[in-house]
Amino acid sequence: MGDSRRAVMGRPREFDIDQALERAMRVFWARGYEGASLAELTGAMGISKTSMYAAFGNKEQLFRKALQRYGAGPAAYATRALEEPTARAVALAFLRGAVCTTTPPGGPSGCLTVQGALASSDESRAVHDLLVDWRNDAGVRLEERFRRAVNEGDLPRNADPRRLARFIMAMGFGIAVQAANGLGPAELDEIVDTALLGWPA
Amino acid sequence: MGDSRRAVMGRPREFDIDQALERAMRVFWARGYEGASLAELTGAMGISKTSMYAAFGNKEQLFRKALQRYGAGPAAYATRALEEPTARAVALAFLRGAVCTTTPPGGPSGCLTVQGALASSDESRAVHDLLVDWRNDAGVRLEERFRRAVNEGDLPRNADPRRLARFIMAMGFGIAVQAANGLGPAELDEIVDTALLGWPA
DNA sequence: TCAATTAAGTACCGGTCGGTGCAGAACCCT
DNA sequence: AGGGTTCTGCACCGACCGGTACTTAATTGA
Repeated sequence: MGDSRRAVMGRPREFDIDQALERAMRVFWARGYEGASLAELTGAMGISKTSMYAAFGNKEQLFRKALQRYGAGPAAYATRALEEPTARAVALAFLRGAVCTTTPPGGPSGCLTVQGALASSDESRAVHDLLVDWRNDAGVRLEERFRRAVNEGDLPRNADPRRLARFIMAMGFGIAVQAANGLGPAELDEIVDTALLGWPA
Repeated sequence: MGDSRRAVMGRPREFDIDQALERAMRVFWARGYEGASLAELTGAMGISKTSMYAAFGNKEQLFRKALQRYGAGPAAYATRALEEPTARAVALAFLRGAVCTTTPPGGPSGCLTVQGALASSDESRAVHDLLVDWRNDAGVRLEERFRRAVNEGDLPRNADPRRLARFIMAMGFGIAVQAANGLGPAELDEIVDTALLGWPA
């Protein structure tokens, strides 16, 4: 990270690898893994196929890097939300974050991890499974946070952390699909408010 | 409909067109529109590409017919739920129906209208838009039913039918994604119960 | 019996898919 | 200056994509 060390031999790379990855991420976000062709990806990245293969390996590894970047950038809200003081605040921050990320002013609607490869042909099963794990991991982290909340007395003793986490995750996915359907932030925020009406005291 | 009239000339079709469409629907369901190749589709249908084109037109029209069949079959719960006597019963029937349909014992997990083409390349924008409309139409029907419920005093005067409909639709989509993630009917039913905890008296 | 009609099977179409081989260019170190 | 190393651009690869022309088979009506 930081400025690259000038101790590497050979011809220097002529493009900004971070910016290229950012653009690839947005293409995957809008098109999904299979819907994003090498031609469109490299076109958006502003480089040739050869340069892409030299820098990232192949299409699948490019997607993996893009997914990493997505998790550290647009989807970082999922991790930040866990730091909220109460379970309710965690749930609210998580869903409000989902609303923001799935309706970026200048970017693609929806969630990369949902649109990426919900259904796909057999060849990209690896990417499909990667995304299933990604989404389930997010649920597990939420579940652990809610379990802590029960221990801390922040949630009632009889609350089921796993169940609440699955519910919040489902809401997040639902928001992502509604965003892809064209709903805006204001309408999605209403959905969030409605969802939390029954949140355990 | 019913048994086909025996007054058509020419060589009779050698396959059951209904069964072929059913199998195509399942492939689209599992693979999405773009992820389902002609080879896999016709393989599952048990017919040749030529026969498929003669019977259905092309891939897009085959998908449209499959979507029609999906709406009349697996997704019929969305229409049936509207006939429940109270708004709460409508919402519950809708979501329980979603659980059943997205976790069929011998079929693909998830919802065809969600996995079909959430994100896609530019060429299949027509199918993408078709599915957006399909999903939004379902929301509108739910909204109208809830509006009626307000008028009938079944929902509080200050309840917002559109907002409730969007919330229930989001829950349905969330359930579909969670089903694709591997959750089973029991776990999804828990999500439904949790979602309805805050339902307006 | 025989033309008209429709379906099935084969072989093929141009285009695009993800991915590479290769030559030359631009840098490092000695 | 020159070798080693890395990146770039071009041309190209086999495979598969959705879709079709053409021949042959099976039926209807006359």
